[in-house]
Amino acid sequence: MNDITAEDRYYTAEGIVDFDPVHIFECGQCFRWEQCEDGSYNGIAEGRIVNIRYDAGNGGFGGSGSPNAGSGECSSGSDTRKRGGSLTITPCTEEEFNEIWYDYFDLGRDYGAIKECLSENDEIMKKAVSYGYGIRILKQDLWETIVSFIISQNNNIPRIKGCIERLCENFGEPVEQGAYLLDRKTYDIPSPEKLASLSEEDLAPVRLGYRARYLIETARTVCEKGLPGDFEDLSALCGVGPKVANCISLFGMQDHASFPIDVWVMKVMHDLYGLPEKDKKAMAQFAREKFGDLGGFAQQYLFYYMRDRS
DNA sequence: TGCCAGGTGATCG
DNA sequence: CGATCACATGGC
Repeated sequence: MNDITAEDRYYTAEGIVDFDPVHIFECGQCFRWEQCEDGSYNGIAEGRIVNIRYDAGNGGFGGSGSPNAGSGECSSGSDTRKRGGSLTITPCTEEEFNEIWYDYFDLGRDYGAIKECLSENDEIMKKAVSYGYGIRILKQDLWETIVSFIISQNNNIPRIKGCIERLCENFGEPVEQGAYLLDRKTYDIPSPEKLASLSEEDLAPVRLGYRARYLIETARTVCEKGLPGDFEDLSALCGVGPKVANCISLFGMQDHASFPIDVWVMKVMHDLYGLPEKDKKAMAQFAREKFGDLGGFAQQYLFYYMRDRS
């Protein structure tokens, strides 16, 4: 298909810590990454298809070691700093890594410090963090997160993924870069303009159920008023309530204080933290006070921990 | 089979 | 406000 050397265009970054593709891609923040047989992931993001491989290096948690990484000082003492592993992205140039994937994977953030801070005086969080130690919150495209999380409501993850794929296949533009990685033709999320032009009948093959109307209406609003800029804008969109708005805020707007409360987080808050069942108001307040600006990170560790063990 | 899923909008008191 | 209900579609 493409030139034979295409597969040699990869880039490897060394010394990457607090990173595990399984944790990152299976923690429910994204829906278009798929695990390969060798444990690497193929995914569609930033208008291209890439393969992500992470090698933890010797042992992964190599006790001492001096990471020598540029970030230098690691202030807080007594912890088990990881030496870090290597992250390989294919196809990818050094420029693409620096300009696209470094931000996408939030590599400039010290997750070690975040985990330490959250775990302080919190045995529950300590377990959750230890379970999902390699989670990073991806910097995803805003429109994609809007579409994805409108679809996500009252829905399960395998079906959400199916809906998004069918939506892209039926109405999205083909993705060219990196297409050789997949054995099928692959398409991007349809633009607001494209979705705004559709009827509910047009969307029938995607089997979105009652969410089809939400998507069309939201697309039309975005075409008219532009993309949302804050939580209030988000909440004005059709099919976007408090939970979905928090997800979009967190994953698409990098508001890392957002704390989406879904059925799994409610289960954590009740079963583990002992809050009254289904009292979202109390849960939101509890999270604000306990996790503050780190609410989004806390939520991801807790969500992944609870969902994977049920 | 029946319950449930990363809830929201509409419609009541 | 706050509680209740319908909503499409399937995963398990």
